[in-house]
Amino acid sequence: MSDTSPILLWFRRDLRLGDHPALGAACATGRPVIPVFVLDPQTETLGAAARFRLGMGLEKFAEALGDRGSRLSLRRGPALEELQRLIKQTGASAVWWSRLYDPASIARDSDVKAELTEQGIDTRSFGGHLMFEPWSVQSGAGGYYKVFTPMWNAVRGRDVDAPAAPPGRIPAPTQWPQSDKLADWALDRAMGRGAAVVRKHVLASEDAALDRLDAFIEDAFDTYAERRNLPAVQGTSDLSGHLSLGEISPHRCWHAALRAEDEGKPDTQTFRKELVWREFAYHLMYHTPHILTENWKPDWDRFPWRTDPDDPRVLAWKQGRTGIAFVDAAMREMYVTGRMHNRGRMIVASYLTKHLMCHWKIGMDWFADCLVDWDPASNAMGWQWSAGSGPDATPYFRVFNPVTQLDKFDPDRDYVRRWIAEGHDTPSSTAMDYFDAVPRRWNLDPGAAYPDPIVTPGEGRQAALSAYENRPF
DNA sequence: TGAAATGTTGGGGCG
DNA sequence: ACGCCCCAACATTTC
Repeated sequence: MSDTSPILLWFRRDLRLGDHPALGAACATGRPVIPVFVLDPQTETLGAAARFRLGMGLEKFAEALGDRGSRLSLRRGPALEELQRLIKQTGASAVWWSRLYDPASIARDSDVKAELTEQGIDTRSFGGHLMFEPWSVQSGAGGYYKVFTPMWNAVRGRDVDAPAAPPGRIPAPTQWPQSDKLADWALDRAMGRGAAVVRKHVLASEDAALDRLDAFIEDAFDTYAERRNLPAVQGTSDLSGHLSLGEISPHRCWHAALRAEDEGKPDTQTFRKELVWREFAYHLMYHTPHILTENWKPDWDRFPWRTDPDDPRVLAWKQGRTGIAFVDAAMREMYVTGRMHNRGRMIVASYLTKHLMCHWKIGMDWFADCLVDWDPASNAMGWQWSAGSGPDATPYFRVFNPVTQLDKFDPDRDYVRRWIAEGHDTPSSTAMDYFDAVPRRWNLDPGAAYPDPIVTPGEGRQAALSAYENRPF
């Protein structure tokens, strides 16, 4: 007699129905599928914005499941305990999930797998978050890749699984397990008053992700290579938040790009390259997890970065009041929209770690708290890339001049006007929103004068270069 | 997926 | 006609 017991589909950062290998396989068995999300102690450590964004994603995902006669069961507590409880309550004999690659998730999932297997439960992990499993990409020497370009060359021609359609139906159990109410989790609480501002700029859901991809391919794909660098322009894909929570698969993005490349100019691989940067970040996090917490190059442990999180320079940077327009505009964009243009991320990271000589971890942690598209691997890699301590990093002496960069990438100052109110008679509404998004205790006043630079590009450059010159290694 | 200083080249103005 | 200077436009080097 065939097995008719339910399968628990444990969702984590894969909030989609389409192109979901684990869900597809579960539905194909014909057995009842019970979708579950567990707010476990590890998930509780998410930064405020990521937590808020997770709440939006879960709400939409639960609706999408509901539309298909299924239901998302929400549980809070240690993952293993909650899964065991669900097994007992539902008679499930299997727990399936999509793999994650950060060390904490790997440790948790290994433990869950060992314990449940011990109890005779069928546990299976599936791919889906990445196009190229970290262990499947090996350099010529048999090791992992430490430089982007060789990795790109190794994977660019690979076959990527074509995206699969969502399952026709998700078999329901005869009885649904108890579920927490999402609202009771108050996942937006840590965001404080910023949540109301950011919410207006975030579209969660798989449907929104698919629409965004279509619009990007239609409107911006041809010009991506140049316009992706212009912060005032909709030149990027804006898919990061969806990719971060798995509302869309990288596979689908890859194939959409391949199709567009076939139709267009020959030199249009830039977007797929960016997808591979994401894979590269995961590749590094998997093979060298210390990238999340320590200088990837240990020499840099002795570099004299400031580490005091209460340093007034750090506060000015966080508040978007450094007096450097590009830096401040980018930081304010982050508080209002929950995201920051990639060019801005490079500029503010360079300014914090070089001009202000502050440790990249301060910036990384702050981004983790403020970005709705936060991704553990990309965030760590990006900061170490900027700081110079990471693999394939920009050389430390490559100091961005935030004024020159502004001339180059925001020549008409559209970006600055969009995000900075001080000094303008009629500031833009987006610039004013910043004052409603940030903490009241910052006590900011849109009528105040725009600050003079706390560190000018010239001074900062000199400080950074002489520190590098005298580096203790 | 820099910037700034320094070096090189070549065209044009001009005595 | 020629050499000289100036300087813009690149190219190379250095941090």
